Amino acid sequence: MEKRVERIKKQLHSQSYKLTPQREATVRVLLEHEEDHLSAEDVYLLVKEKSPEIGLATVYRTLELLTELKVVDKINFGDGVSRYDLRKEGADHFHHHLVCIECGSVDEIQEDLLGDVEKIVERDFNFQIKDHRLTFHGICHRCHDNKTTEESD
Amino acid sequence: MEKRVERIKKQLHSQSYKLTPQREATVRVLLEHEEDHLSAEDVYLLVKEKSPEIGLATVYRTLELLTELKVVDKINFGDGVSRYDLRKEGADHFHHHLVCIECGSVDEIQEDLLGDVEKIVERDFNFQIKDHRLTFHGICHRCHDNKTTEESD
DNA sequence: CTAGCTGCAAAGCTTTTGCATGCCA
DNA sequence: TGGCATGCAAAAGCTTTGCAGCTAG
Repeated sequence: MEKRVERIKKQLHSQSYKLTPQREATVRVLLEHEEDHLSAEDVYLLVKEKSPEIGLATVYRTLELLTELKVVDKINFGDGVSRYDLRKEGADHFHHHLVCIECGSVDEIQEDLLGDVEKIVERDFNFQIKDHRLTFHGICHRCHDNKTTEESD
Repeated sequence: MEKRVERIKKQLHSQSYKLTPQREATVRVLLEHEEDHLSAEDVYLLVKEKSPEIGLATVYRTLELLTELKVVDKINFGDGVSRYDLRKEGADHFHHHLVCIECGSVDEIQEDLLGDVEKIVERDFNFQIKDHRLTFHGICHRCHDNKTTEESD
């Protein structure tokens, strides 16, 4: 954890940005909630727990900065808000998501899966891929299990 | 074209919705701009050209209705607006997009590409896929060609 | 020291909603 | 005719911005 904060600090400095207490608090919240897909408001409330004086605008500005630095990815699942997802270190591709249309849960897939598809796209469409977004909408294993249980009652 | 309007009309009626002049005008705009990825505001302005009395709220309500009926898909490319994309008839999957980070153009890929990936996801993650969203961000063939030309000058 | 950062509040956007009126099936 | 649909304007989010004061390096 400390290591990752340190690394992000260096990344900021290398672009002559400062690691202010507010930015550090925000980064820590993101690290502590790596599995979640927090909205700016979510992050704000969590940061506020430990640093009550922080402003929402600062959180937005920090998240924008971290997106620029590719520390986080800004994603959008179709509800009205942007969510921020920490990039896994060393991951050369953005991970994929499984959004459950029953319970709203969001699971992550770290596996690449798109290698072959990207080759086809680059070749057939002469498109130089820099990033991708892949989201599946459907029924998650938990909701599926619940349904099966109910039926067999 | 008329055939498709007719078919959408039937689809509305089958769910006891009416095809009002405003809804028809909106559908026609969508059909005439099938290749584009119009925002609600875009649709509104285009409908207004032929039916100046229409209100923005009606366009929003119509687009929401058409999304429900799966006549269009609501998509989001990360700029602040939702865009609406007509579903190809007979397409059993939602097509993919190539977003150019240089010029902002959006091209479509009709090919399936995800068949194998979906099988893996359904099996390995026990996730029942209902829909997907796949977008690649990168340099389109037009911008790539321009760069190459400039370099060789 | 000082350029960059922050907090607050106000403004800006897109999208939704309330309500009186209108009109399609 | 009756109830759904519309237009307008106001409201409701989420996000950005202006500005005066503050602070990390």
